[in-house]
Amino acid sequence: MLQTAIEVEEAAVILKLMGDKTRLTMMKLIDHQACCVCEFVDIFKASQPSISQHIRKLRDVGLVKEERKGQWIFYSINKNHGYYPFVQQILDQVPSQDHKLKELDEKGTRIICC
Amino acid sequence: MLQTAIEVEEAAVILKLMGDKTRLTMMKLIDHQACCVCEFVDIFKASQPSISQHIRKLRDVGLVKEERKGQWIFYSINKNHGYYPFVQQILDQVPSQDHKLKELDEKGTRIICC
DNA sequence: TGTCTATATAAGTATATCATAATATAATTA
DNA sequence: TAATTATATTATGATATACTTATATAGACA
Repeated sequence: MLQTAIEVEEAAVILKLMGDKTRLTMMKLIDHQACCVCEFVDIFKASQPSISQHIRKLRDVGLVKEERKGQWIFYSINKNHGYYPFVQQILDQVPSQDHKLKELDEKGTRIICC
Repeated sequence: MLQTAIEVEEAAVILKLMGDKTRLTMMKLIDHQACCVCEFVDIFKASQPSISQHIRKLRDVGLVKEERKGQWIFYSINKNHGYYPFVQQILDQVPSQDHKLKELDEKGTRIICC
């Protein structure tokens, strides 16, 4: 959890990545729990490649980490990233999106794949 | 200075706008003082239309306000914007860019137009 | 009024972004 | 091993973005 000095250029890169409704919601969701791709596909009513590509962008700059469990890959925020404190302060101001996961629970689609 | 409930969609719009090195630096600069277009042109070594277009995007969502003084138009952060507290928390984490204005002072180009 | 300076807008172009469709990989299970 | 499921990657196309060049507007001042 190194606190890195924040540079304007890198802050802009991170803000741009977070400046997308899907990615911002994703990041808020996985700030407290891990989610797999199929859950995102369900939540966002998006195609699987679309979700994978959003994740890839976050992964490319190290903002998320992955953990494979069997055939599923779970993603969560990488709290060891130098800019995580910066990211966290932003996410803290964004309203919780956990109701989206609750809907999956109720539908039962969360249990199916995880 | 109404504190608006933050919505993911609108937060994403603002983060996207701030996710550009030029606009982020601009916003940091005018968080504490007003600047005119010609100063930005000088600071960013950019064309005048390019700067005007960046400002327009910020103005279109109400993040900056303008004040005409003679032939110059001075821009500053609109602290009455519902999302200003959100913006401010982000800007507070970005390092000061005032040295860029100091360079203008030293060159004398700041006085010329302002 | 004409000219100069500061700024805005419009048009055009190159590049970036985001989605889809098709295919590849990797683990699971019959 | 073959089929299934979850995910990643690639190619492609539509749209968005950010720059440039050219032009318009608006105030200052001779």
